[in-house]
Amino acid sequence: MNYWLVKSEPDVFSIDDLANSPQQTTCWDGVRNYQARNFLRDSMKMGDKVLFYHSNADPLCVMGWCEVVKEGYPDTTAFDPDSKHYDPTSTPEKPTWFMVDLKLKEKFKRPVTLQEVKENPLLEDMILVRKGNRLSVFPVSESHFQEILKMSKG
DNA sequence: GCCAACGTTGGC
DNA sequence: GCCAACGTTGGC
Repeated sequence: MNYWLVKSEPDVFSIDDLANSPQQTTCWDGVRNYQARNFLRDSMKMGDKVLFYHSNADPLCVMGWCEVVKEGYPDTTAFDPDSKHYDPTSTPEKPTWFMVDLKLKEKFKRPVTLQEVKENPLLEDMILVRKGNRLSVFPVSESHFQEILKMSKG
């Protein structure tokens, strides 16, 4: 079992958009970064737990968590010329980009702010608070995941 | 709106 | 293979 964090801009896709999706499930499409792609394609497994973070938002918060309900498969938005994420170098025969399906498990009653994460010494090694971090999908340790959950209950 | 950090592109 | 230029991310 592994743990992850995904970022989403709430103006584009918020945790409420996920809550309102059929089966509260969505495909995590549009990732166009190779390191994040590798996580989606190779490492995220059924049942892995995924923190849901609002970036470019006010407030900046971890909003809840999801579970991986479908493992890496080709991101079809890359094949669609009308998609904002269209990439002609990716083909169904030889896809460049991948996605997983995520199902909402819990929307926090008390979201955990970036500020609180930064102030918690137990979380100082989280990739989220690393300077210049721009990855939109990255691994989180089990203890960090549990600590965020604990803070959301506090 | 600004800008630091980072990834990608393309000329050489 | 190097690296300058450029585009994007994302916190402030």
